[in-house]
Amino acid sequence: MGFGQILSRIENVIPKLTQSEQKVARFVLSVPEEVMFMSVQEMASRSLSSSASVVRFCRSLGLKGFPELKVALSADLAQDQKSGYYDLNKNENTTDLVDKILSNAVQSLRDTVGLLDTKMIEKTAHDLYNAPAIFAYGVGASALVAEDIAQKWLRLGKNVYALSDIHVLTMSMANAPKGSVFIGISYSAATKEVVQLMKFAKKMGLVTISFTGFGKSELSELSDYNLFTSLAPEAKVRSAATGSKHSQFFIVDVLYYVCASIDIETSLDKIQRTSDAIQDLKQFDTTDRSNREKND
Amino acid sequence: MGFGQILSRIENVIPKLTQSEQKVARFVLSVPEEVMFMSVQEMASRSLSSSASVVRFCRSLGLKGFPELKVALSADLAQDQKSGYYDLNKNENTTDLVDKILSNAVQSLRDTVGLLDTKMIEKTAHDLYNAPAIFAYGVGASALVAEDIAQKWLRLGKNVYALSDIHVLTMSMANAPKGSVFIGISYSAATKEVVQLMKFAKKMGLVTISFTGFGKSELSELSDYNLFTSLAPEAKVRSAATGSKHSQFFIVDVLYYVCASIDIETSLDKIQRTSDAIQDLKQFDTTDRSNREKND
DNA sequence: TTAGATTAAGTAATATTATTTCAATATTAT
DNA sequence: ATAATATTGAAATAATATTACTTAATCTAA
Repeated sequence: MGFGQILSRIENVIPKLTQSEQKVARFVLSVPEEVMFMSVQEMASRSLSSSASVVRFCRSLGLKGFPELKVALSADLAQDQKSGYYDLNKNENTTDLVDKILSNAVQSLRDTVGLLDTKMIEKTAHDLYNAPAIFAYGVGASALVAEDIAQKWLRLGKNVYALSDIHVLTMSMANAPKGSVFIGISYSAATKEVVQLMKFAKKMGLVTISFTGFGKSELSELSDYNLFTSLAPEAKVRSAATGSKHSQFFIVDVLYYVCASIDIETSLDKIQRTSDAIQDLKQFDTTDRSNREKND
Repeated sequence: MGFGQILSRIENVIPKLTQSEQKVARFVLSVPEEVMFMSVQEMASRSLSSSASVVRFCRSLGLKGFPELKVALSADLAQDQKSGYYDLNKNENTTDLVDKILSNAVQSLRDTVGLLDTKMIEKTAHDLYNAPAIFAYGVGASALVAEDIAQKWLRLGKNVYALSDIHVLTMSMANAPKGSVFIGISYSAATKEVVQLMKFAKKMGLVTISFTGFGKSELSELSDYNLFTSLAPEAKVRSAATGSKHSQFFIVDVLYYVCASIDIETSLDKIQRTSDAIQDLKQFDTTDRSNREKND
């Protein structure tokens, strides 16, 4: 591709341009996203220059002509999509709504990556790798995250419990072997039950991990390791924890990969066994004649 | 908000286009990076159609004209550079790993948005809004999606069931009132239990929705509405359905917002009641003296 | 089946947009 | 000051995009 960052290239060449080309340049820098849809004549009048100058400006950038400028701008703007947080309005058309939800999700993920402490991730993954048992707990949307953790580490052959019944979970932890891990999940960091269990886990000598929204909290203070997700401005409708859920799952993904990487051969082997098991299961279907005949 | 993902949008609309427009569409998909620098006439001759068909094709995509197609393509291609699908290597340092997982997640979401049929979303949301009861079912990772659906529509005051016990779920559906909805979730579209339930739901006259990876399948054919997620190249370690899970949750988010928007005042009111309920619950804590004294 | 209606698609006319030419004006060097 | 040079925009031209119109093809209903 010829044109990399056209915007910064414009900034660089400005001093070398003639006056009227500079006018064009500054105009492009001021509203690049509008320029993409303008004609030369419109550009000329709005930048107080002439169509000839617009074309000359494009040539000065090394482009073949004005249409190429549009294409170059589009590529540039698409790259550093800032994708910030957007609020959802009342009578929004569905397409815009989808774009905004996407943007919010992406931004939330990016912010979470920004907060990620890789050393902390590695240590946490290591402790999980060595844990004889893993307990994960969260309520509401966070219960889904706990369940995701269970499904993932199950595939790595771990003893992992994401029990929703707090009494049963407490009893399980009471007899947990040394080195076992408790993961408490609460985006708000304020869920009473999670804090309770975290305190109990500490008392039992378990390794403790918290998944919370960014910031100091009783929960994060209590835990040995804390993995933060970004704090998104959560609006009313959003309150079912949309952006934050993506971030929480993302952290689980990361932890899972890092943990599996510690001994990738063994991990892949164990994952394969779980896949095979599902395949095998079908073989025992008593109603599917063709299948049975093939296999016995 | 701009036009996202023009390439997958093209793939999506191809079936609905006229023959000569399809020729244009396929040509664009084959050499998008050349199209950015072509004229309408060149496009017409190279795609073995006419300039009129080229313009009509652009209109069919919702664009104003051909120049906008160039701009859209440029944006799309620039994005792909930034976040494609990456394979995870063996001795990767954690920072790179995190970047790749992020990139994969983002790409998966973007591709899913590209495949999204907004009309389908709207119709689906409407049927969910009017449903006297909603049943969601998935196994493994898809069970989490079903549970997410349950939690979200619960907040909108719906009768929604994400039972993991297939017998209990079947029995619930047997007496479901007219207009009830069944949502079958299977990324592979091949999960036997989901297909079974889908067939049963149809027999019972329920409105049926499938959440599957993109493409024709028995499951998608059976259902009244199908909402596709992008098909990511899933590697071994990834097999715990990482990228696709984000996409599935994303679609749930979109459906939820669109559904809530149908009557936003009522929806907000109901959501508020669920939040208040959780707050209220604390008040009944028998152990917390200070709290009790404040409230009774 | 067939007349009439509808849709699709390409050609040619037109409108729009981009580029070049050129004369006027400004700037610089001597 | 004046010739040489550079810059500029209006207007001409070239190019490109869009529309209008014709014809062919497909569908529909009697």
